[in-house]
Amino acid sequence: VKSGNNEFLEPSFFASFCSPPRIKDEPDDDGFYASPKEDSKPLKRPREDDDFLLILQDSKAKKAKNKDKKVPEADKRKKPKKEEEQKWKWWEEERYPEGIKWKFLEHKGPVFAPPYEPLPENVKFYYDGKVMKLSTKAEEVATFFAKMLDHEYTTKEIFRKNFFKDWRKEMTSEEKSTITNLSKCDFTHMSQYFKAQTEARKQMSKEEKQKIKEENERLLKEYGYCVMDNHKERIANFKIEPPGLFRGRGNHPKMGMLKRRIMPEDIIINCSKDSKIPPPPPGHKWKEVRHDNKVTWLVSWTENIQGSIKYIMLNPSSRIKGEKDWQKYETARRLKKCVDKIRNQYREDWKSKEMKVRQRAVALYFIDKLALRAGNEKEEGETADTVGCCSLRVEHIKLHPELDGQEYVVEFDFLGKDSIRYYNKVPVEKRVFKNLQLFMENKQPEDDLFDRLNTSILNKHLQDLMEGLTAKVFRTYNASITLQQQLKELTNPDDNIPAKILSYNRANRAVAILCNHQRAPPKTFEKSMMNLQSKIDAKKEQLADARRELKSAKADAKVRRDEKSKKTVESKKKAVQRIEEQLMKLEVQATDREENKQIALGTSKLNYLDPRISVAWCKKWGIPIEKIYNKTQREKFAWAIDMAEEDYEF
DNA sequence: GCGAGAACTTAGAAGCAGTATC
DNA sequence: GATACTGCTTCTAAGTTCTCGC
Repeated sequence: VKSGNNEFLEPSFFASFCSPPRIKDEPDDDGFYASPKEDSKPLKRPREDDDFLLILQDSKAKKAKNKDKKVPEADKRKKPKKEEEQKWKWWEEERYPEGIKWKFLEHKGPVFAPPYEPLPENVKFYYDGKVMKLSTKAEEVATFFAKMLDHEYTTKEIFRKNFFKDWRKEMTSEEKSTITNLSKCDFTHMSQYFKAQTEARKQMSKEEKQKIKEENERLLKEYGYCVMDNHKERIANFKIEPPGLFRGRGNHPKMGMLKRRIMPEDIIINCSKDSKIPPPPPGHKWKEVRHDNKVTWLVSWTENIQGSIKYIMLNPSSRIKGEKDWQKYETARRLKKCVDKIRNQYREDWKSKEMKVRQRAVALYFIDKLALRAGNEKEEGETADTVGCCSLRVEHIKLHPELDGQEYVVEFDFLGKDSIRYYNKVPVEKRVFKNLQLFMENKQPEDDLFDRLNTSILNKHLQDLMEGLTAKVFRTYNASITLQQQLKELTNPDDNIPAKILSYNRANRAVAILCNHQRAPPKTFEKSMMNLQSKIDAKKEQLADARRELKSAKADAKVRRDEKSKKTVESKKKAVQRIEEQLMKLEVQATDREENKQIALGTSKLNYLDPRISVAWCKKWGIPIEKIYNKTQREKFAWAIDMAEEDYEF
């Protein structure tokens, strides 16, 4: 830990880093939001170091007080709400000076992958048709392949080549000299064994399943939490990644390589000096124990595929993640205040004499209009060939002076993050089109479209336009503003709750489409759609029957004119209404599902949409928040749920 | 000012568990 | 009680941005 950083001791320094202000739809007089850092509104409450202890003592005292009281049934039901109320509202407290992430951190260290259990004697591996007993090391790696046998990966040449190369490194010299051809290896018996095991796990008795569940809960209780500044916080990934075969996305040159087993000797522990330092497993040592409170991670290690560092960090519901998330949306809101100015600026820059400035301006236009990612340069041969805005190549776009009745159309076709295809035909302004023609002049398809630009140049420029502005802020801003606009446009005040939720999902979908969040259509999609359709058909029949019954009840009542038949009519009416509602619900569900076939809503909901927009919408229309956010999401967005009122404006 | 490495966010797929349906 | 289905959780890869040392 670096010490002696005297600027942190200045009182003014502390004062300038409070939580972002609660912004309640304030009139914009200056045209800019004050950044959380600049605006030092009086703090609600300073951060108390002993908050956690207070909470514990408080709840203990309450428990003692209530011990002998008989709790009425109604109160018992209210209990969860009370518990929720007790949750720590970090968003009402002062924030640490920038750079300081915590003052006290204690945790139990990571949970390692279970050791390899050799296969039973009767499970055979065959080479060239003959049984072959493998050494433990070679067998373990073989099981990784056997477990993936049904996956498309194992048919890919690169995967097989990488696997075989790494597998051979684990073999004894004898094995190495025998096993020379992967195609002669027969893993099917091993594969069948694992399938049978999976099946057996499914068939376990309730008691056995319960035992496993309890063991997992114990592990979570012991290792799944840490104490950070006197608050118990949930850890996101306390288990070390087990060994296996690397599954890169898309056409990854390293797919199939062996991800080696991580040992305590690979692990760096980060915690407070004065905390109880987690002991390494018996007979082992940690690589290092450090006490760096300028970072948020608890544990780190270096993986062997790309040589990158992996971390154990806190759950999204934690203060440390929540604060950062909140800050992200505040930055996006500041962009809202100056986006017009920035847009005018890049339009001007399309005319610049400097090629670099023109390229920067066109790239920024794409990032803004199409929500493209920045697009860092990548080392060739290390990862799949994917691009973002700055790394687009000539081969990724086609220019159409006219297409389908539209002028100046740019056709994008490239693989983005996770090798997800981005395909879009976009009419652009004439100047953009002409600039693109210029950028493409005398270039080969594999040449960079923006040869004078990279993400560093672009972000430096953005920093000059607005403090804290980077390329990705545009994605956050455009996603959130789109949600807000779409909700305003699509919500029909007369609709019932399911119809309003459909509108919400459609607004969410508009964002997911903008951000190109795709998913593989679920394997059971067609079937589940058919099931739903048959439910709808059945419901329609039921409705027809109910209507017929109502009609005859009405006729009957007309003749009899007595109370009993009147009542029958009323109850038949109600039945019709109920079935109509049920039918409508099913139809809405079918529409929603169909429209969602290849679109993933989760990513935008979790990472791009200011949760306060959704919370405000729910409050405005009386939609229970549970209909929009599940439990985990509510935990992540607790700050937003607590602070946003129905008049919140992004 | 630059490049490499570190830190942290964003991403889709797989696995799992709870619920609906027969 | 078995099976099918669905939504949630977990996993970890793949991005972006920040930081540090030269």
